[in-house]
Order: sequence, then C-alpha cells, then structure tokens
Amino acid sequence: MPAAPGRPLEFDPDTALTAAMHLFWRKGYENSSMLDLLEAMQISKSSLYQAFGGKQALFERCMTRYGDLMIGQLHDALASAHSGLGFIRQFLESVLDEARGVCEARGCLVMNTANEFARRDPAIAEAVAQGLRRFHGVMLAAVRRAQIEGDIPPDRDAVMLANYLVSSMSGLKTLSKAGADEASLKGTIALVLKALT
Amino acid sequence: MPAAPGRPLEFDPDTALTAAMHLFWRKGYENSSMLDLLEAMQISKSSLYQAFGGKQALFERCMTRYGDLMIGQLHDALASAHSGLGFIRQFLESVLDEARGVCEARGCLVMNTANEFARRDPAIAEAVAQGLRRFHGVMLAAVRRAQIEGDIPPDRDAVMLANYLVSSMSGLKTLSKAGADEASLKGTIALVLKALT
DNA sequence: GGTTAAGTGGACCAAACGGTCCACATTGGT
DNA sequence: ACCAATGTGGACCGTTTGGTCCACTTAACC
Repeated sequence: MPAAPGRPLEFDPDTALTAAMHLFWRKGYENSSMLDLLEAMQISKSSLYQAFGGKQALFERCMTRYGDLMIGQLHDALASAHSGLGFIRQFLESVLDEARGVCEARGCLVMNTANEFARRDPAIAEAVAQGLRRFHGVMLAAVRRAQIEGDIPPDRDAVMLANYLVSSMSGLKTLSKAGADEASLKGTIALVLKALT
Repeated sequence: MPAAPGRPLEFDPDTALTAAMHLFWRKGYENSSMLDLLEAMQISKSSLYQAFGGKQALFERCMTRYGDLMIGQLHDALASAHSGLGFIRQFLESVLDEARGVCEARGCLVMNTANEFARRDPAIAEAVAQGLRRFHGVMLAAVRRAQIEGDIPPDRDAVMLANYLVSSMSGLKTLSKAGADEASLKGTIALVLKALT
C-alpha cells in the first residue's frame, strides 16, 4: 500500500493497544480512568480518540486483543505440551503463581469483564461470550487429545469437560483474588483434575 | 435503654441497610452511585452520612449483613434438607435460576467484591476473606453430614471438598453471568457433584 | 414552655469523569 | 515552495462524583 499523505503516527497502535489491555486487565473497565489509560499508553487524548474512538471502543478492541494473545499462547502451550492432561494441569496450576505473589492476581480479562458488566451492555456481553467460546475451544482440544492419549476415558463428554474446566478455572481465579492460601488452591486443583478421569 | 433525647430517626436503619446491600449486590461498589443509594434506601444524604458514615463504611456493613443473611439462609436450608448431599445439589443448582432468567444474574456479593477489588483495599479484603470463611463453614458442615449419611466417602478430606465447592460455585456464577446456557451449567454441576463421591 | 439533643433537606463544594475542539506541527504530493 | 492531509497537545466543556455544611425541624426533659 502506498504511503498515505499527512503526518505519520508517533506511536505504535499495537503497542498502545496492548498497554491499554494490560491496564484494563489489572484494574477493570470503570476503574481505569482516561488519565490512567493515557499514561499507560503514552499517547495524548486526541490520539486515543482519533485512533480508537473512545474508552468503550478501545475496551472492546482490548478484549479481542486479549483473546488473540491468550488463545495463541494456550494453543502453543498445548502444542508443545507432553500430554493433553499435562497441559490442563499446567493451565490450572498457573493460578498458583498469583497466589504465591509471583505476579499480580488480576485473573482473566474475560471473566473479570463478565463479572463487572454481567450483561448490562450487549456489545460487551458479546465480546465476553466470544472470549468464552475461544477458551472453551482450547480446552476442548486439550480434553480430546487427553482422551486419545488415554488419560481421560473416551466415553466422557468432551464438550462438557471443557465447560467444566473453564468454570473451574474461573472459580480458582476468583478464590485466588479473594486471598485463598496456596494449599487450598492446590487441593482444589487436585479435585478438579480428579473429576476428569 | 432509656429513650434518647432529640428527634427520632425517620427510617429503619435495618431496612435501609438491606436495600443498600441489594443495590451493591446488583451493581457492584463503584457502579452504585450515591444517588442510586439514596434512591434505593429512601433516605437523604445527610441521614446516610450520619447513620453509616460514608459509601465505603456503608459497603462494609453491607458485606457483613450479606454474610449474616446468606449464612443464616444456608444454615436453615441445610437443617431442613433431606440430606447433606441434597443440600449441596440444591445449592449448586440455584445458579440455574439466574441462567433461566427467573432472577437477575447478580452472583454472590462476596465473590463479586473479590473480583472488583482484588486486594486493593485491606478492609474490604478482610471482609471478603471473612465472607469466604463463613461460606466455607457451611459447606464443610454439609460435606461432613453427607459423609455421615454415607453419600460421600468418609476418607475424603472434608475441608478440601468444602473449598472445592466454594470454588465451583464461584465458577458457575461467573459462567452464568457470562451468558452460558442452561445445559452447560447443568453439565458442569453434574461433574462437580461427581467429584465429591 | 423553654432548652437541649438529635435528624433531615438541600445548597454547596472541589475534584474527576469522559469527551470535544482547535491551533499548530509534520508529512507527502505537485 | 506551497498545498492538502493527517497527527498532536492542550484548553475547554458539561456532568457526575463522593462529601461537607448549615438552617430548620422534631422530639424528650426539666
């Protein structure tokens, strides 16, 4: 594509979008003020409105971006995992990092958003639903692989098990945010895994 | 206690507090404005500040009130349930009402608060932790009763199972808020129950 | 009935909110 | 060199936020 006339952007939209995503992830939608966003994204208000349209439009793009990043990451992790079940275990155990304080307990943007908005806004509800579907897809692939590998009985309903995993992960993240200790989380993870076989 | 001098209150603090609790429950802390609260509680701003001190103080009292009501309700339900396992099933299945649209999907105040605040505010983090402990206590009693009644093997770690139930319930509520269909929730509930035996 | 203690309504406040607008800067095309 | 097109910084906007203050009302007590 030929270079467009006019002054070029002084920032990388991708980088800025990612920065906004991290802010929303950490603090939620309402709690991330315009000032916070500008500071995190390192752009001026005009640029934000010009490039992203506004706070809510920006947020919706962040949701998509989050899904892209996370699903890609999970897909890679699944592809390089020793086994489907190993991937699932690793996935569940990732909440322990939050509990141990290795990283901030910010949960999952999709679930956080589901909790913050319930279904007040249709556009955001749809973004949440899509995020959920994508996560479910990864879990489904993992379960099916584990069934092929003989770690999960083939007669179990893979779709339901995937639902169960998404739900369980959400519960674990919330518990972690609520300040549950590591032992409780570990015990719960063990029970979740046990339910798969 | 002798009647205090001065003008008497024109509202019932208990009723007002409960109304505030329901608002916070439905809309969260940040999303409930002072105006919303005054309207819901049917009192003037002066009265609110006089009687409850401010928004956050009011919220903390609402958290306690929520715990009192819920734990009382659950305790009664457990006492009058046919079996410990029956109570647990009934408890988990209560999310289906939200999914069916029978009532609004507002989740659980304690878990909602955990998600909204993570551990930003120490006082609120403590309120969340206490709410969690109380819920865990009820679940623990239910599990132990189910063990006595032979529905859950006596060698299972009751404390961990109670943790697992709290986590699972939280996950179900979030999924419900995210717009999951009834069949998914039912399937997940079945898997949760299966993990207990 | 006057005095005192308490409650209430509404005006008022500074700060923060998301959003708009415009003068100016910076580029490519001619 | 000039022009058209685009980006940027900052002033500015009305609204809403949680919170304070005070004049006024209402009751109990002596």
